[in-house]
Amino acid sequence: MIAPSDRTSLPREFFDRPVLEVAPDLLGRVLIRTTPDGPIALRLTEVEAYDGPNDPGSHAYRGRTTRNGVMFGPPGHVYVYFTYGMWHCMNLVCGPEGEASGVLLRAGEIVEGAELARLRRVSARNDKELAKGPARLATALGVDRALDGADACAADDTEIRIVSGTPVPADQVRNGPRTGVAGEGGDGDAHPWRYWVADDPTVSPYRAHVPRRRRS
DNA sequence: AGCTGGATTTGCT
DNA sequence: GCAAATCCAGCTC
Repeated sequence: MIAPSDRTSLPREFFDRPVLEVAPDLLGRVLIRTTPDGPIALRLTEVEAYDGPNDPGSHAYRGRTTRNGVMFGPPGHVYVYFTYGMWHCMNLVCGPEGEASGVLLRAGEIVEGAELARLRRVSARNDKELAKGPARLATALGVDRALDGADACAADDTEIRIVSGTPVPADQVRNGPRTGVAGEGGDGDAHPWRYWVADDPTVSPYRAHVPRRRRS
């Protein structure tokens, strides 16, 4: 359960900061997804920063498109994209309006409504896997393009909202290179894009990017 | 525990 | 056309 005092919404100013400041500060925060069947709450344990138009790994790198328009809007809103013909992934827009930075929500612990999450994540072998990975997280919460652009800083429980939770102390935050992103190639990565909670069992395993082989 | 191929839409070259 | 901010089943070690 989430303590009532930890249920206050994060203010929009929280997201109106440099993305590398916001990303580690998101760990331990709680996303509340309201569905027709009831609420699902998720405590964030792993996130990944995308630094606007200067970042070759970002969807915003080549400018605005139909897909990524929300990234160029105000902070605190949700950017949802569809990929690999099958999956949705979810970001929170950061920085001032127009900068197009965002934080990809990579993994978390379901702290409320696990029974609802299990209905959508039938292949999960245990509850730690319900939201272990960005597409699994979106699936567990029932998030798709319909939520693209939703305001996560709303005062009351709307379709999706992020609340204070219990921030993770700095000495329990770990960081490292991105996983699964083209151009991030294994070593020489100067920026600590990815942040996670030390020793948390819901954090997704590191995978280096693997270029796909051509079809026959 | 670790690797491989397949699923399948969207955006960019 | 091809690669993608991925996941899963099925296989081998």
